[in-house]
Amino acid sequence: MNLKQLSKELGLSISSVSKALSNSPEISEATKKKVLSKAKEFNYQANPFASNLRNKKSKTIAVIIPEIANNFFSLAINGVESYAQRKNYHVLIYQTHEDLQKEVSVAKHLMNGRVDGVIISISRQTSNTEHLEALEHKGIPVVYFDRVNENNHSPKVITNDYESAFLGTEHLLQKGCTKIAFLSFSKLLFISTNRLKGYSDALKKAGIKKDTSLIVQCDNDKIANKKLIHKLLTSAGKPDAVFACVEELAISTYEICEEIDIKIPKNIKVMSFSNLQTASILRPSLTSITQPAYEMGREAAEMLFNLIDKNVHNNLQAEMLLPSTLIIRNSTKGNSSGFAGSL
Amino acid sequence: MNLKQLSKELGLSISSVSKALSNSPEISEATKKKVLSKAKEFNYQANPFASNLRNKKSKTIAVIIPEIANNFFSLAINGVESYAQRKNYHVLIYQTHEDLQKEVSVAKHLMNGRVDGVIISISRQTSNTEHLEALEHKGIPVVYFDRVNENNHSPKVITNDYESAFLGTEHLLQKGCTKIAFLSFSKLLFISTNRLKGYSDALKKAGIKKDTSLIVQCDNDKIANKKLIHKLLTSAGKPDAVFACVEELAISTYEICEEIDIKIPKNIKVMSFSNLQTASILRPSLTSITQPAYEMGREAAEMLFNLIDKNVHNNLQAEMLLPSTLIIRNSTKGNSSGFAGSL
DNA sequence: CTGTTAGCGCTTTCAG
DNA sequence: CTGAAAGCGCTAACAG
Repeated sequence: MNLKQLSKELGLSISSVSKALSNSPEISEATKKKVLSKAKEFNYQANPFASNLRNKKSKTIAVIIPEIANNFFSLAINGVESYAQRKNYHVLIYQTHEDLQKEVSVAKHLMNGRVDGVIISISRQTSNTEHLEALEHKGIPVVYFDRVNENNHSPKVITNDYESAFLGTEHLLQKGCTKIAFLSFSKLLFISTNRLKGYSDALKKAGIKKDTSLIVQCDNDKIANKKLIHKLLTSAGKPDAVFACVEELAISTYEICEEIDIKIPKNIKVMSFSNLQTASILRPSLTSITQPAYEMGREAAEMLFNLIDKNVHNNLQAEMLLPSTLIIRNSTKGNSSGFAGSL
Repeated sequence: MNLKQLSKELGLSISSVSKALSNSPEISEATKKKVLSKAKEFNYQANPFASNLRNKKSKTIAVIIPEIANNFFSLAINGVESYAQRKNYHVLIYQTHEDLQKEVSVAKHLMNGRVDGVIISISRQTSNTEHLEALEHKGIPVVYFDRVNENNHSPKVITNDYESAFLGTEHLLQKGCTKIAFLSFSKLLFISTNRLKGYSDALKKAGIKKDTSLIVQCDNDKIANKKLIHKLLTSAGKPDAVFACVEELAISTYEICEEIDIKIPKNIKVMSFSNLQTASILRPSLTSITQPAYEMGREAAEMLFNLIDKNVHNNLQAEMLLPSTLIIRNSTKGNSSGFAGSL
């Protein structure tokens, strides 16, 4: 069923029907009503390709992420989708699997106007973003989230690592912890240094002097990390709390505590930046600082639609800093209500 | 840059350029070469909407799932995407959030030819599938996976619950367990009854007579379930292994064992159907039977493309029964290499 | 082997 | 207020 058939059915011209359907003021209310009802009767729906071709609008946005099977990114997509749906937009998903080549090829594929805008979290391999800037030059706005390139001044949505670490540390202090260890990650990553700074400043504010033996510099070598954590927890001046910079280090801490019989949370408190919803469910005693994935996706979508709607190539540096959320669980009640797994 | 401009640039007609680009045998190799190189030079890409309008093909498929932020479904999408990419197809994602109304509305939206085919896992509320059958009648093939309607004889991909439970139980028997409890779920669900039957038959085959006190009928009430499990584990004839029908019951079992100081896996073995990759990572001693989400998605995509390519409205009942995978971990080594979380 | 032309289904200007 | 007609960019039948 297309416009031609529908107009024949109604005894009207194609153009009148088209106008009636788009609620043009040129058409009388009476005919509009007739058209609408016939359209409903025949279940008429405009062919999107014809409309898109005419309008040079695709009513579609793309989300490019490293991996969809990742709680953080899938929640983010959720946020994007909820906003897109409100705008009557469709969402195309592309995964890069952390491969720069793939990311470049996806970006190239999107140069043809298939989408009106792009939301992206770049791959680990991505150090320059020319392929994405090319999209912007073509008039296709791009909004970055979470994984952003520090050198790129496009609109982006990230969380406030510094503040989150600061507040997290204050939380531990309030709980009476005085010897708080910090498990740091790669010094090259901004997230790592920002989080460490938040921790340090909170201690400073509380008048606790820096104890470098409590700051453990970890890296990508999991085994080595575990040894470092083991050493920390068995040392003379062992901490009463551990603040892990990334989730993986918190998990390692749990495993070591189990091995050497340190009780969590009785003898030690564990706090961590953590995106994996399930970590805090299966380890109910973990206090986690979680990036608001859903909100980040939603925020990114809102930014993107602002750019699309204004149809302006916005060169302003729009940077959204969302706060992370502190998730504190009652450690006596294991709550697994967050499960959403298929049976 | 479009065909018109490109052909002007080359001093050829639009149609010749079009044919050259689609590698038509009507065009000489020499001109093809010229055209290709100019196209590359100007970074020409066909406008997908114009092509789609002409060809009545969208080169796009839709995946409709209850929730994207779910390990099982996101892995399945991964599988779909990998196959689609090979076919040069794009993937549109729609979530129903377990809402039938949403599912119906998405299905209606897809009636306009925006996609060439649909892969779906139906919502919990969905008891009839008219809205999806309507798509099939329009010539848009639909493949179901995991959550399928038993009354619908369309192509589908599901796992073999019976066989998986049978093999899982045999595994426990081989490990020397003799008193294996089974935590059953809603009697109304096929998955539940099929899994129970697999368990029973494995015991029967091993010559172990049925002990109904070891079969615990659980349901949607988490608190009540926990009480039942507690009773089971503190009873006189307590089991040496627990086979949970769904993951949630396994998690509850862990929590109770911790409370009443039963050692896992030393004093009791726990096995469960489980899709949450992280469950077996954070509970390394859990032996899980996992649905091959990725493979299911991939298989569904393959089925769908067979239907699309043949362009046949296939009424044959194509049902794919994939085996589930038994994941056995070395319980002494906590392996968390599966983490893929964003930092 | 190359070019002309019609038309996919829709929107929109312009004329009535 | 309604209709005729052009054209979005591409493909393919047909003519040369």
